[in-house]
Amino acid sequence: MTKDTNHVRPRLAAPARLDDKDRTLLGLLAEDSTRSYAELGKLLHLSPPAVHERVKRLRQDGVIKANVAVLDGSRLGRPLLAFVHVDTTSWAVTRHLLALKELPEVEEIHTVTGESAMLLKVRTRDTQALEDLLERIHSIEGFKGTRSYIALSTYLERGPSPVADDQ
Amino acid sequence: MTKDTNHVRPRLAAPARLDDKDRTLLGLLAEDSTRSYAELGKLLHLSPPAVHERVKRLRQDGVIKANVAVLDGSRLGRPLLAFVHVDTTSWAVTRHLLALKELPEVEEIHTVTGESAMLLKVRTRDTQALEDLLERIHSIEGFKGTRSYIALSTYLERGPSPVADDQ
DNA sequence: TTCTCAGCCGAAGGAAATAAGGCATGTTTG
DNA sequence: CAAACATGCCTTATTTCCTTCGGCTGAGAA
Repeated sequence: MTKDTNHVRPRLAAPARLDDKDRTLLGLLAEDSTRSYAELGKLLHLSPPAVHERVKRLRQDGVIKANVAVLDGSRLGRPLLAFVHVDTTSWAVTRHLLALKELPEVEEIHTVTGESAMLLKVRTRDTQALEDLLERIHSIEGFKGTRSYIALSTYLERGPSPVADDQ
Repeated sequence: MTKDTNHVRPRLAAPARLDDKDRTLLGLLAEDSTRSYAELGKLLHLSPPAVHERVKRLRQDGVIKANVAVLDGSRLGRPLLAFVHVDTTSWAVTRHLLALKELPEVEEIHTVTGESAMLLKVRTRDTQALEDLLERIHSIEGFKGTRSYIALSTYLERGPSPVADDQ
């Protein structure tokens, strides 16, 4: 009541309140999560248990969603990275998104504004496998009449982590 | 000399030789890398040190590129996910890609075939910040005369890991 | 002032990662 | 064929790290 902090939270996903140490900690973990709490503590000028508590809090706050291993797709039989734009005029497709998730080649599924309603990030062994994947997608109920076009990605670079260093 | 294994490596990024346990191990680590070697060993029917050796080998083979924390962008002041298509007719832009990497909102930089030569995956606080980002991009040397258009992503779903379960 | 709370520290216990030695299987070499 | 080797695994042992606990300190509220 004394504070009017609740006035500035119009969003559904409320942004977490983070101080500078939280942000640098998140940045460090986003680029390499194998660091020990002792090492992180040295960088943050904190004791290992203090770092541990912060990580624990960030985890159960949902800021840290998971810890995963980043694999090299080109070493795993899928060197070809591509984006598939799907022109879906019908909104009924959303019910068939689960079918797309079953395709192992599909890494990301985006519903985007603009001409194409969907944008898929896919990874295949070669162009033939990409063609096969396209055929498989268009055989899914809800994608039968849709058109799609492919954009091969010849380069990829991971940028910095999405930690907002500005306000 | 007796074996002609070196005949079958025409690719620059040679696919690693993996057995079934390697693949399931990679799949497990790609979805959650916090599991202990003991737990992984139970799932793979291996002892903890055996799992450790496999992970170590996969790491120095480059199959596992890194271990990172996955952050929730919507909790970090950047709830808006978008794709920026940039029409760059000049190939001289490649020398200015480093400037794009400096922008904290840019998560991925793809050089794709098709009409748009570049595809950026970006994350901003709101549409105003997105406009500002666009302006900043077009002020970069090499992107001065280029055109771009935005596609907001209203949905995102991470698919399975890029571990090829087929041959 | 006094109370409470949040965040940090140091110590301690337990759990997990890592290293070392030995064994079995399959492959190359003499 | 037999010997030497390599590979992959297991068990044991050591060390490092994670995790919990109790107490301390400073900020804010009563």
